[in-house]
Amino acid sequence: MVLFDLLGRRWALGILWNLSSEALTFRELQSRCDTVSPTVLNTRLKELRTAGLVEKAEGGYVLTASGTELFQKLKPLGDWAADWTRTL
Amino acid sequence: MVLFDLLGRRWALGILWNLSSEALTFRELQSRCDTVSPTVLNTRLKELRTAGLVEKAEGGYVLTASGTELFQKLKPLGDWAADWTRTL
DNA sequence: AAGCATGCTACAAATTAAGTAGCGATATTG
DNA sequence: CAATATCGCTACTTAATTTGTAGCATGCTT
Repeated sequence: MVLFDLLGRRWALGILWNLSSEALTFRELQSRCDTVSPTVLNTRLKELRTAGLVEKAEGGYVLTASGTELFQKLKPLGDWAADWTRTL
Repeated sequence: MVLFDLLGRRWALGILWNLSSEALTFRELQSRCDTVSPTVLNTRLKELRTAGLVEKAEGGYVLTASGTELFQKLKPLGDWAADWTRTL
């Protein structure tokens, strides 16, 4: 599963999640992903961009159409996770 | 997001995926996750077990109720991924 | 007892990520 | 125009994670 390989890397899911609601600059992303190093952030952005999930726009990085689609599939997971965290 | 931290580790998603359809022994899991080392496989299994997503049963490892729930949320993602891989 | 499969540990080598500093480019202010 | 600031990003060292491979201990089966 190619997608799992891509998403199963540190910060990949977090980056998508953070970009889902608004465009963010490199440095904004950096501060949201609390401890991500610029090296890794840039690597992930490159990967996500060549995967066609993220792109650069006015005002920062944003999800592409595909990226937004993916996020829609990911969203229920986030909701479920909230409950699940509580019962842990 | 705690869940993303857990799933954003190598093989975590793959393990859940493989266990979704059937119980698998340690060594079966190992051969399905093509290049996973036993060290990491065991570490992930421990993590997923303490997270209450996977458990041991007759005939191998299986998803718990929570694990199955999670997989249900993950499934549309897999379907979407198949299309997406094609358009890449 | 001998053979075999299983779950798993040990440990060195390789890969990946963190942490920190700072450059080059562009915009902003005085 | 010079000084300052912000931004995207690279460089480089150190730390953490993963791989690759060997093999032990346990429990079956013959």
